[in-house]
Order: sequence, then structure tokens, then C-alpha cells
Amino acid sequence: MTSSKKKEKYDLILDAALKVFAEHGFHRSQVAKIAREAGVADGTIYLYFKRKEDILICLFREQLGRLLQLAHDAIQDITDVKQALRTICEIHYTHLENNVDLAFVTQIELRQSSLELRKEIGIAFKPYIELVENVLHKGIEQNVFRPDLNVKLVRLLILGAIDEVVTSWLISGQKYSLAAQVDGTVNFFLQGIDQ
Amino acid sequence: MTSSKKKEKYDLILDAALKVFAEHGFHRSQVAKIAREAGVADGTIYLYFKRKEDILICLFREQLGRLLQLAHDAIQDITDVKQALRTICEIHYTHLENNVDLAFVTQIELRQSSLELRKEIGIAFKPYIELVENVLHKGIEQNVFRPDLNVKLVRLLILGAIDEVVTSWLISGQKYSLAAQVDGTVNFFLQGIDQ
Amino acid sequence: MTSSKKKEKYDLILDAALKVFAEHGFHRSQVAKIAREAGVADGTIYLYFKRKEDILICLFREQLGRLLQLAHDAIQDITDVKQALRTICEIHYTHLENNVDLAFVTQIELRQSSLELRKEIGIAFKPYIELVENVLHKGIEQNVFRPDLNVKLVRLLILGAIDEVVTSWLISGQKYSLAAQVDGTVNFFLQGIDQ
Amino acid sequence: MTSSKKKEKYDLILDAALKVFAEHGFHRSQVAKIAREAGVADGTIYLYFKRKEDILICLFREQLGRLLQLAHDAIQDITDVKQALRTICEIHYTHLENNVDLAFVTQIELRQSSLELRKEIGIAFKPYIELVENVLHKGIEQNVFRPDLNVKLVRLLILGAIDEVVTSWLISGQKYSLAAQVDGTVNFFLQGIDQ
DNA sequence: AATGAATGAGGGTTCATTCAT
DNA sequence: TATGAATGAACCCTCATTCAT
Repeated sequence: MTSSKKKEKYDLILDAALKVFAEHGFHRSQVAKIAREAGVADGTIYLYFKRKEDILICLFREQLGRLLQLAHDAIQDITDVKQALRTICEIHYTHLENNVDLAFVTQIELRQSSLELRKEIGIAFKPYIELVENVLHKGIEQNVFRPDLNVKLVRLLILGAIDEVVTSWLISGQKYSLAAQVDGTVNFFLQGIDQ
Repeated sequence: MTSSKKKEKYDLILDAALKVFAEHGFHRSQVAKIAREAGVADGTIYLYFKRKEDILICLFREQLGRLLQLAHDAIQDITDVKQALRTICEIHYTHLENNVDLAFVTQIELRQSSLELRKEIGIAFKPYIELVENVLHKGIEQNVFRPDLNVKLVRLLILGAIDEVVTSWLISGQKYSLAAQVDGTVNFFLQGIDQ
Repeated sequence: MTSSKKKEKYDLILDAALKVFAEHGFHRSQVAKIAREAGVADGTIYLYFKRKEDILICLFREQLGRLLQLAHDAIQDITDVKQALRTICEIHYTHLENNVDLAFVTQIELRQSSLELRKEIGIAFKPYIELVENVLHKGIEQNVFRPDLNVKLVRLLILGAIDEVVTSWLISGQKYSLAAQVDGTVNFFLQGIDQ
Repeated sequence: MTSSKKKEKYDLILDAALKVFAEHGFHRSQVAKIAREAGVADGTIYLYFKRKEDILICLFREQLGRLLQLAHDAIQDITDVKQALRTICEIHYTHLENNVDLAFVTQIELRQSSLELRKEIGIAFKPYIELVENVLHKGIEQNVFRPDLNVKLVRLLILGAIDEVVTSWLISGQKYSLAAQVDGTVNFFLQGIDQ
């Protein structure tokens, strides 16, 4: 009972933080504002999080975990690596398009943080990196992807490219469909721009 | 004479800012520290820049201008669009590898800014975008690149991919050569990962 | 039974407080820390003490009571007032030397309190004051001490002098024997510094 | 000019701090309150003092310096060591009686500080200690004071005794004359209480 | 143009105390 | 009696910006 309540309040705060961060940005979001939004006292925040930055980190971990789970489950039964890559991209775009608040936090606010925090984020991001690298490795083994690929570099290129598309879509004011970019994106990944 | 002095001091401040931002990050760089580094009084900064963020914007414009000029000059006489793309990527990587301070400011510090600032930065970034898009358009016209390319999307994908490679190299502690990634990067852009 | 348990817990808390106050100082000693040391819940503290300062006051009362009892018992059968004074001083120094935690609390932490608290402390200190004044009065009656003594003033001088010796010994890091100062102290009280 | 203004503001703040500390105590005195009393902005305080505690230390140094100067000047031409001791005591009592705010700060507020701060205070107090010890040494040399005196111990006893008299006078509400205690105090120091 | 002293708004965090259970 | 989760008031200090000189 107590633990369920604790869980509830923990989530209450994270939900409130997501909303407040998305609206005002990390630096402009006072802890007091998050507390008010969550319906708890300022001090209560500090029963669940060590400091303000921790809220951001936990929020990211939690949310990235869901995205990862979605992607993981979706490619579980897919043997076609090209299709797997497409699915990852599709889920990535779709999930962020359906969760604009989350998109703002990951694409904009999360970058406004100290180098130390970015390293923390990097660690949390590891499983997602591995998901992509696994697909690449499998593709090379299956002779579907070119054997001379530098997997780490290609992974950077793919995730950097995806990231920029999402950020650009956000900054533009979400005036077009993000999910509609999947085909163009994946074709680029697979065939490049050369004739 | 006066204007030349003004020019001098303006540059003095920007040079100081680049150094200080790179060392301490934007938020940890007090205006007073930049002033001391530049050898001027705190108040003098405000004769040349409206506010602290302006220093960052101007610094970015100035430096991006140089990179743009380098790239522009280098592809001037190149008719082979593939080679042009390679040259842009090569200059981008090489220039940032040779100017780590600049790299830190553009890849890390510049992101730690408000949405408004990022829009400003976007505007300054326009000419670089056009440079890349021009190459893409030319390549399509020449039937070297695929005719169905969504140029804006591909440009995002290319610049996002490059950006991530640079950031990752920085965060890793510049433990390997950035310029050595040109081949892998451009091959990916041209042929993708498909066999 | 209940009252005995209460007594037990009351003492448990005071013992914990003495330890925690001595180690961290009054202001740096959170109520939570005392509670943990005592093995009770935070809220339980408030069943026995009105507020944090009360713990300090009660602790002082309790401990001073013991010192007073020791001194009182020791001079009970002493008719020589000079010897009585020496005994009081000896017990004071010895007791604090043997209870450094207590010394820290009385000499350092107790002073870090509001004027109001110091008045409370003054009241608790009354019996000790009377003990000393009684010896002085008796000495005057017996024509052992000078008849023109201002008893209240002399009592202040004596206790102030003793207090400073103890504090200085503490701050010095207890590098010498406090009890060894009894002779020098009492000689000063009795004969002054004049040849 | 500038330095004279700086001096002025420095003193303005110290004067304000003395008043505010005396009235509300150190811990209850917000920096903002001192600033308002001094007629400067909050931030200005920090142009002259590193932190709140520094104000207290500087205040003490400044004021103790004056008291020391007074005592030093007064005993300059006195060859009679007994008279010198009397003069020191007289000036101490008189000065604090004439500067009740100062008395509150030195006797009450200054004690409510961390052990570290008390060490700082101890250093500032050194010259005063030496003043007293010099008189004691001289008295022993002149065969006026007993040759077997433990000078350091006696100095502690004397200053401790004086200190307690002042504090007691303060806590009592200054209902009697402090200066009137000089005779009783000095007689005690010289002859003790023995017949 | 240049100075640099002065300004003052702004917020994360602690912790004594309460109260529902 | 006992718990301990929740409360929320309280405050020092930084630093971007201004302005009198």
C-alpha cells in the first residue's frame, strides 16, 4: 500500500515535470512549479529525487525505456533487417509525434544540460544504441548490409540523422507529419543518395 | 580610426568569448570573465553586444562564416557533385578537429540555449544549408543523385549525421581522428548501407 | 510500565542527542539524525520534547544535575571552605575531562543558542550558582574569606574563570590535563596574583 | 576619491551590521536587512565581504582593534602593573557599557558561530591576550606578582572572569553599572578571596 | 568610447514540525 | 504510543545589466 502510494507520487512528479519542462524549458522550470503541478509540496520532490537534475535524468530514463521497449517488442519477430531498421525509425518518429511534450524534453531541454549530465544521459542511451548496432551486425552477417561498414560510425550517422529530423520538425512548429518522413529516411539509410 | 578600434575590440571580445565559453561552458562563463580575458571593462561588452546571448550568436555567425567561406571556396571549381559533397564533409571535420574550442562551442554550448536562440542560430545556419542543398540539386540535375530525393529531408539527414559524429568525437575526448571519418561518412551518404 | 518505557525512551533520546550534538554541533544536528541514533522515529521525539531546543535544555538540566549532585555530595562533610572550593573546582574539571562530549555540548553548543534559550539555561544553572555562593557566604561567616566580598560578583568571576579554562582546553584539542589546572586555579581564587 | 567612497560604504555596512546583529542576533539577521539598513543593494554587500560570516569577523576585528588601541594607549605610560591591570579592566567595562550593541555582538552573537569561525575570532583576539600576558610577565619580573604564576592559566582566568561579568550584566538587562564592578573585579584578581 | 561600482531579481534546497494512520 | 511521509517557510549568493563619471 505504502509502496504503491510512493510509486504513485513518484510518477505524479515525473508527469508534472514532463509537462512543465516541455512548456517552460528545464532552466525556466522552478521546482516549485513542478510541485504545484504535481499537487505536492516543494519538499516532497526531494523525498523522491536528489536534485532538480535528477528529475530530468529519471524522466529521460523512464521515457526512453518505454520507447526502447516498443522498438524491442516490435522487431522481436522481424527477421528482415531492413524491415527492422524501418520499424525502429517508424516507432521513433511515431512515438515522438504522439508525445510532443516528450519530444521537446528529449530534443531541446535535455541538450541544455551540463557535460556531466550529458554523460549520464549517454549511459541511459546505451541500450538504444545496442539495439541499432545489433540490427547492423545482423545485417552484415546476413550479407544484407555491406560487409565493410564501420558499425559504430554508421550507428552514429543513423541516429544523428534521425535526431536532426525530429528536432527540425519540432522547431518548425510541427507543421508537417513526422511519421511521413520514415520512407525518405530509411531509403536514405539503405541506398544513400547515389543513383 | 575609431571604427578600426571598434573592430579591434569587437574581435578581442569574440576571441575571449570563444576561449572562455570553450573552457567553462556558456552558463558558467560570466560576462566579467570574458571582459577580463579580453582586457576590457565589463560595461564595454555592452557597447558591442546587446546581451550575453548575443556574444554567442555573433561568435557562431563569425565562425560559421569562416567555415562556409572555406567550403564555398573549396567546391568553387569542383564539377563532380560527389566530390563536392566529400569536400564539404572533409572541410567540416578538419576545421573542427583543428579548432577544438570552436567545436565545443558549436556542438555543446550552443545547444544549451533557449528555443529563441536556437531559432536565431537556425537563421545564421541558412547559407550552410543552402550550400548543401545546392550540391544536392545539382547532383539530381546531373542525374548523379537519385531524382526522387526529398532534398530538404536529405539535407537534414546529412547534416544531422555529420553533427552527431562531431559531437560524439568531442564527448569521447577526441581520442581518434575526426578527419579519418570522412570516407565512412561519405560512403554512407552516397551508397547507404545496403549491399 | 508505560511510564517506565517512557523514561527509557526519554533517556535514549537524550543519550543520542548528547552524542550527536557533541559530534556535529547543535545547528548541524538534524532531529532526524538524533532519532536514528536513538532508534526511534522522527515524530517520537516530539512526544517527549516540545522542540529541538528543548532537547538541548533538558540535556543540560539532566547533566548539570549530575555534576551538581557530585559536587553537593562531595562537599557535604567538608567544613573547610577553602577545601570545599577546591573540591568543587576539582570535580568540575575532572567530570568534564572524563565526559568530553558533555564538555563540548556545554561549552560550545549551548552557547550557539538564542538569548531566550540562554535565559532558560541560566535558570537551570541556578542551583550550581547557589552551591558556590553558599560556600562563599560560609567562608565569610567563618572569617576565612574577606568580609567585604561582593558575593554575587565573586561568584561570577569564579565561574567565568573556570568556564574559560574549560573552553580553552577544549578548543586547544584537549592536549593537556584539565584536572591538572585545579591548583593554579584555586590558588588564584584564594590569593590572587599579588605577592 | 573612489577609495574614500569605498571606505565609506565598507563602514556603512559594518555600522548597519552592528545594529542589526545586536537587535536580531546573527542568525536572524538576513543580509537583505543589513543592506537595507546600510542603504545599499543586497549585492553590494558582496563587493566588500565574501560572505555573511565575514561581516561578523570584520566587525569583530574592527571593534576589538579599537578597544585594544584604547587599552594599549592607556597603559602606555603606566609603570605600576597593578594599575595597568586595573586600567585594562576599567576600559573593557567602560567601553562595552558605552557600546551596548557591541557588547551584544561580542558576548552573545559571536558565540553563536561555528567552531571554524571561533578559531578565526581567536586569532583576532591574540593581541589582546598578549597585552594582558605582558602585564603579568612584567609584574612577575618586578616582583609585584607572585613568581610561581602560570601566566597562560592566569590570563585565561582573568579574561574568563571579565567575560562572564559582562555577559551576566547584559543578560540581566544592564540594570546596574558595569564600570562599577571594576574595583571588586580587580581586587579579586590581585588578592583573591582569602583573608 | 570606456569604465567598473552598484544594482536587485531570482531559486534550489534543507529540515524542524505536523498529522493521518 | 509510535510512526515516517509530507509539509512549506526561509535565505544566501550570483551575476547579467545599468549608468554616473
